[in-house]
Amino acid sequence: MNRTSRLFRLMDALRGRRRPVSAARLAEELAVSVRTVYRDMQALADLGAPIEGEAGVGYLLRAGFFLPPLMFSEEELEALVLGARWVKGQGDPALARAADSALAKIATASPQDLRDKLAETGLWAPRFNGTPPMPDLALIRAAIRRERKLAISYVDAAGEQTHRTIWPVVLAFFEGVRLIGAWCELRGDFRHFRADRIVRLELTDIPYPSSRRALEKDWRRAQRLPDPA
Amino acid sequence: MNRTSRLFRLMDALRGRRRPVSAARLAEELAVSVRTVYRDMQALADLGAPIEGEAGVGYLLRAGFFLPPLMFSEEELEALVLGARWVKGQGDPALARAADSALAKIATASPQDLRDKLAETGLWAPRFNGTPPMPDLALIRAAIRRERKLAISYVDAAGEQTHRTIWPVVLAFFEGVRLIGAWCELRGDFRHFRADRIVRLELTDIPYPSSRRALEKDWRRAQRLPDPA
DNA sequence: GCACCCGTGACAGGTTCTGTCAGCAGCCCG
DNA sequence: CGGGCTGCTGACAGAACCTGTCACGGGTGC
Repeated sequence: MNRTSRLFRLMDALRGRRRPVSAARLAEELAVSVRTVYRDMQALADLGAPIEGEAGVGYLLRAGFFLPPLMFSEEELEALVLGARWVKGQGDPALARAADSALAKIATASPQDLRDKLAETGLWAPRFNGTPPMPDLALIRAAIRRERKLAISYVDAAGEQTHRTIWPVVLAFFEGVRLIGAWCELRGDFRHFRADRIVRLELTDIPYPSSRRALEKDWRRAQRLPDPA
Repeated sequence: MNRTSRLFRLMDALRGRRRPVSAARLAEELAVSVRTVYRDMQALADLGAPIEGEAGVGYLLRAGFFLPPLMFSEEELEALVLGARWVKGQGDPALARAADSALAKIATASPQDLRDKLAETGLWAPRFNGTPPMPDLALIRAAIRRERKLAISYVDAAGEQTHRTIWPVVLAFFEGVRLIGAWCELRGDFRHFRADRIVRLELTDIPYPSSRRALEKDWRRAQRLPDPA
């Protein structure tokens, strides 16, 4: 591994991480010794990269550095294309359109030869055809994004219909099932709702009383889920 | 003058020029020999820089080495993030890393700091835990990308083991199953192989006799599949 | 044909890089 | 406070890399 390309890879490895990374971990990722990582960090800092290293914590790349991100690698393009193709098969037309236009923007920003690779990626995520009819997921996504309450009429597994106001936190795309994790005002607790069992859905203008971020943290704790990597 | 910083200065010297620059001129500017400039150009090209060198003219940097500013709508970001999260659960560590770093590049190439938006997307694609052990999908992806033959040992449903040379065309990510669509030299026809039934796998340097694009077309016809939208 | 220029190979000498070992200091948590 | 983890630095030897020089092939533009 060339030193120069390693420096670029180091930037890539640091970029976008929200939690500090230890030199040992980076060393393993790049298959070099820890000492070399320290030297490379020094080199990057000399080049002007705003890298923060704290003892006992790790390295963190502050935003606003001068090293611009290089273009996407072939593998990154494959990951983006495969992900977009899967999204397109998930029964949310608006999201499918968004996936397409995002790819188009990425293509525009890429040189011609990579642009061809985008369309010719041989990876496919076959669409699942068993999705039952369900309300507009775009509304649910908007509610999550804007941290707004949703008024729904819901038919549970026993066939009982209830009217609830929920604070949607997450939307999970299981195979064939869309599950909404939300705080339910009726129950005063977190509940899960299958999108296909929602018979009426109204996006309100009423914001959550707390932030989605905090709510997701609570939700994760309630589910005994680990923090996302 | 350090080699690494010289490469950066070379990029700076090339960027923004509309007319080709000769290696001699760059050599003088950087106070190195012409030969070194040629080698540095090779190094930059290896890093992925779209540098055009024409005999009798000079060097020119095409657009696309550095990611230009990208602007995505919230819905496009959601589509990209959801797709990437799904990719991360598909049991291909290299592709998962690529998905992460692609998102990171998108974040840093966006005008505002979209790191928070990216991380806080409330859409999730839970990972499927039932995937059996399987060989390194990265090798298979590389073979598809580079249009190279694969030598495999395969155990079919009846438990019979065969050694085959295949021309991998597509890799499909079904729920829990990775299926390779390929031309099989042993059978002289298109066959499907489950990745988890491959017991040995070797990436060869032998290219397909035809292009992957043409092969995929044939494969689609053989499967009576419509053209991809 | 001629002047330029990119591209490549070989080679020797010097520089840099890398891993190992050792030690110091700061941060976090119990 | 102590222990564990982690950043940071110095030294050193061997390996790897880089660089300039020379030579040659082949393409471009005039």
